[in-house]
Amino acid sequence: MKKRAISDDAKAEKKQRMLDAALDEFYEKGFTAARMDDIAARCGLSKGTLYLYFNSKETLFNGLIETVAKPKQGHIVHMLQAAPSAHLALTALTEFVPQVIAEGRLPKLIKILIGDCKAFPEIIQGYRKKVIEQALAALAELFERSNQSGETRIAQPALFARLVVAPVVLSAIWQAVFAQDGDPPLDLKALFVLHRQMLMNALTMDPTEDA
Amino acid sequence: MKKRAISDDAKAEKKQRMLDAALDEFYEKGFTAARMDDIAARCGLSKGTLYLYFNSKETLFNGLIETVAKPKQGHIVHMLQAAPSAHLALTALTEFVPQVIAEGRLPKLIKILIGDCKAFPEIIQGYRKKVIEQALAALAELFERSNQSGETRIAQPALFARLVVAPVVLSAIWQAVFAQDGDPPLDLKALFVLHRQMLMNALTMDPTEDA
Amino acid sequence: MKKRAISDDAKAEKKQRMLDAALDEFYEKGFTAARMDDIAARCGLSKGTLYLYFNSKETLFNGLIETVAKPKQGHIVHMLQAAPSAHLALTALTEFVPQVIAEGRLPKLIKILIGDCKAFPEIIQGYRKKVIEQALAALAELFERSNQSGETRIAQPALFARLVVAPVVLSAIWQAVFAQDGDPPLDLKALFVLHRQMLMNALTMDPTEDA
Amino acid sequence: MKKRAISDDAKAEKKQRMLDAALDEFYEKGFTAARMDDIAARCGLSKGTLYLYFNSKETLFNGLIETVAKPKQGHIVHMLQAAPSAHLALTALTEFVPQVIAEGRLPKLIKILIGDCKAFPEIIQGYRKKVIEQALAALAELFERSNQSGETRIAQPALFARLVVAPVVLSAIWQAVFAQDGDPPLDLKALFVLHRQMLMNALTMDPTEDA
DNA sequence: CATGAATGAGATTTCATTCAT
DNA sequence: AATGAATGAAATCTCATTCAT
Repeated sequence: MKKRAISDDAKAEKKQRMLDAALDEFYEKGFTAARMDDIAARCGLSKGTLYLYFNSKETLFNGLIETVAKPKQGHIVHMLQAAPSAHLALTALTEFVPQVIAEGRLPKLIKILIGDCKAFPEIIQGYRKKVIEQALAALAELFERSNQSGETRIAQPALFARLVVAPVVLSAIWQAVFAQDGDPPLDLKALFVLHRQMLMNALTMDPTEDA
Repeated sequence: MKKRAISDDAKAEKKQRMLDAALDEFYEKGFTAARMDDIAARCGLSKGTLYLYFNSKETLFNGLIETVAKPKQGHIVHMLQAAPSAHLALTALTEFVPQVIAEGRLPKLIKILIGDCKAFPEIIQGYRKKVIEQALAALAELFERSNQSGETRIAQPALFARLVVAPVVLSAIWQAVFAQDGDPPLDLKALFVLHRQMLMNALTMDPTEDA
Repeated sequence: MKKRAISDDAKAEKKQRMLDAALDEFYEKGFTAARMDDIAARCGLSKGTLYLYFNSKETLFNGLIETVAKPKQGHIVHMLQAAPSAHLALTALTEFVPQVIAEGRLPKLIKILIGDCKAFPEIIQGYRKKVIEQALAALAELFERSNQSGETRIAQPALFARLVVAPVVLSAIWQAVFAQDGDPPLDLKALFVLHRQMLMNALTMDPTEDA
Repeated sequence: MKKRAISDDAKAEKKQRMLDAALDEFYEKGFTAARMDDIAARCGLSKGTLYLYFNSKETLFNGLIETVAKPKQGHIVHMLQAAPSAHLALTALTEFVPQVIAEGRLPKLIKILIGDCKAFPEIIQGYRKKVIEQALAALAELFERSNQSGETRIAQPALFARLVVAPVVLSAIWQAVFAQDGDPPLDLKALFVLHRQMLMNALTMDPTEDA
């Protein structure tokens, strides 16, 4: 009954090109300032075609969240939950993060989310609830487990989790906001090796020696 | 000199009200999506008056950078350069930062800068050069000095400086982007006390025990 | 002659389905607001197929006039010209009209024509010339004949003809515009019986008793 | 406190010009096909100004209903309710109507309402409820009163009321839809004099003499 | 000085029409 | 023959900026 003018594969590939173009335009201009014309032009399609695949600018934005952020999230949470020890979890994390940051799409999305967070409170709060807090909670639980097993002595697992994450945010922002084409790139691998050393060192730190 | 219809003080006060309104509108909507009408309405003045004091939306944006960001910068750099030891510098820094974050205006400005960094590359790169890199450089020099004096053994002062700064960025973003009215606020003081402990612990960390 | 892939009958049936769908869409949305997609969807065909049978939206519109309005016109004019007396003609007319109105397609077309008359002045003026004025002229001639035969005493046959027609327009508009699903329908038969009585009564009315 | 850039009078006058222009554009093109640019151009103002006074195309449309239709309605209903007899009421009505039709704005509005009735079901049904049905009800009540006083013998007052109204609709439509610049105009006065005669004649018509 | 009415360029979105499949 | 993907012109609506009052 239904004849297909083009294959499903071709459609999916076209959709991906649109998402890629949207990511770059939103990243460069912000959600509001980005123009649908430019997104269409960037992927070599007409504006009408863009609207054939995404009903609105906002739908396109949501599509980005789905395809860029969601996949990473699952991986990280699983990594933390499956880890046999805090040491191994932090090792895995500090090895994985630089790759994700260097790949480039997540820093761009984070930059977009920060810039337009107030324009889409539902999206940003959903992201916070489903991605950020879940990851922070998974980290905190990991440290509570390792505290109980005697592996670590972490006084405030929730705050500690945030310090673990801080350089992730920092480097994403750096990559997306401050890095310039001409500059020597930030040595992400070395940064996270150093971060790991500090974290390892702190895992069994005596909490009484307050400053 | 002609007689003034209104005093310079009244003018300055009016200008400040406009800047405050602009900070909030830019923060809530982003530079592009913020409307001059709304900024005018927020400070109880007419749009015409706004243009009497600032020639354009962009001029207003520049005004924000000048009044919000610049003052902090000087203070921090001076604090680091004048510190007699790395330990004392970090103590001072981790005490000062939570105050600045909690005050609220800097996180808002940072959020705006991130969102619209690509729209104003000159501004953002100027900010990077004059504020960020100068602060990072001051930190790195501090650690080189303390290494030489034997106080510390920091293998990579430049990377270490970034890890010092990471929670500042994290908490600013958290404050500006994720914090919600209903939520219990992030305990900034405790976070930076913990951060300080980790940093102190790391100052004399043995760099050979790599992961 | 080439062999046909589908029969002429199947083609005609398909064309009719398109016209029916178009009548309803034009009626519900007006010519401009009606979408070709919706017309296609309403008759279960694709947009491409629609264009295979009608070259443009306007062609489709013309097709409606031809198939809906023209057939009625011939019947009415013939009815009036063949009538042996004014009384019998009015009887026939007031019996025929309620059926046509109740059938529904003509009121819909009239509503469309009124709504878009200025967009298609040629069509509407053609319709006026060929349908309306011809019918009004046939009526007026009928009354002139009956005046001469002594059957009636109608002072102004042309104006009288318009008053004969007025309830036709009124009920068509009512049907097409004001009638709602929930309402008790307008009793067309009774309305036209009453109309007939008034007309009969007026056929021999003494014209001198002016107000 | 509030300085006015222009006077309230000037504003009202400008608003009226916009409404006049809108009436003509909607009348000529229909609601959907009419362009806001053209309406603005027709009253010598910019599109932006139009939106300063009316928030949307639909608001403008509503403004027309308010200013064109509402005033007439009150007058007619009052005329019918205050009439001492059916004869006098019909005389007053058939004298008033030709003026209103000839003035031109109401026929235009009626044409618009018919054309776009399906696009604005709430408006058209509100109009029906508040204008049409109220007028028809006032007429029917008038005839019931005159039946009781012995002045008239009208078998079906509700249907009779519709026949009273029919030529109003007919002539409005004729004026708005079929009348052309070159044509001799329809003699409204004579038409309604004839209509009045027929109505008067029918007021005491013997209902038994059915056709 | 201060105001807010006016402007018009530019944004998102729609849809008649075409044409490769 | 039939389909529906693709196009781009055109519509509504917004808003930074200007300027008469």
